Amino acid sequence: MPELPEVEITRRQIEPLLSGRTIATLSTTKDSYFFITKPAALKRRLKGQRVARLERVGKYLLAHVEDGQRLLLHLGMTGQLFGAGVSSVRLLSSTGSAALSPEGQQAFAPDDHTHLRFSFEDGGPEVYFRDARKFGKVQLLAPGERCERLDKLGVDALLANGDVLHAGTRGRKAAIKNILLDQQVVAGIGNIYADEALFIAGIRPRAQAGKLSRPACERIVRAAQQVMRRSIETGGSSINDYVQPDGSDGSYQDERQVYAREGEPCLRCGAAIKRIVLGQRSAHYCPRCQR
DNA sequence: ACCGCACCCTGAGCGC
DNA sequence: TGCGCTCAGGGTGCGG
Repeated sequence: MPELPEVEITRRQIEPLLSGRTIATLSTTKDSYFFITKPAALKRRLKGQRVARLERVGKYLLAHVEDGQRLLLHLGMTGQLFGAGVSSVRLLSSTGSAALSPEGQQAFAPDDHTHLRFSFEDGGPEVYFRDARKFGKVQLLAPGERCERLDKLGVDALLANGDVLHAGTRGRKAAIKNILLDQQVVAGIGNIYADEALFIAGIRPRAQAGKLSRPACERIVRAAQQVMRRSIETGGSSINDYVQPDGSDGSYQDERQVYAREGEPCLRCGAAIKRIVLGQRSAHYCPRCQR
């Protein structure tokens, strides 16, 4: 599940494959709610356009085109952005195509889940956006066009501070875990890093957000930044679905302290890690270390 | 304004 | 071997 660190790793690996290259053709799957901008419009408006750079905003990727258009991508739960020619690309949820060989040596061939396929005028490696579950999104913004999705995002988690979270939680009765997952307060935190940050900060996921002190908010934000920076360094979390664009596993999952560790001993105090459901999502915490 | 919940989707893992 | 069930959860939108 791509959260801020996984999206940032994707940005770093894919930007060199996009920037400075001119799109020759774009192929897509048939229209679905995956496409905020219709496939026909995407193809027409991107043909012959040169990509300038790839930016990350929260969990979104934003490809800037030289004519001022911007292509907004969200990886959802299972989205993958990767380049052709990487022999070890390991596909997620591959539907029995020959693309996935046991050794991962065979070249990737676009399948039913490959919603975007960019080819370039230089004839070099194609770039693919694949998403089996279609929780991802693609939207093409015209030059200067406002984007409500981006406008309502809170401060990027790596740039936030305790004041942002403190202000964003005043008067809120919801659990702090739910507020951390709300992208309008702080953008980029998902289920894994919310649990990990709350563990480090020593605060229970169910704690009422509006009652948290300023120092507590500061601890939470700093903890979130600490775990996400470390995750970026180690290639992200390959727990459920995520692999890096080059096909290799990340290794942050080896450092996680509470996420998906229900019943296992807390690495700090030995108590059994608990799992509860909060806002339709699982939350994990140490009943002794987190109050 | 805020909160909780249903929903979109498909593959993995499990029990039988 | 294969079926049917549950689970995973980011984001949106709804009703209360």
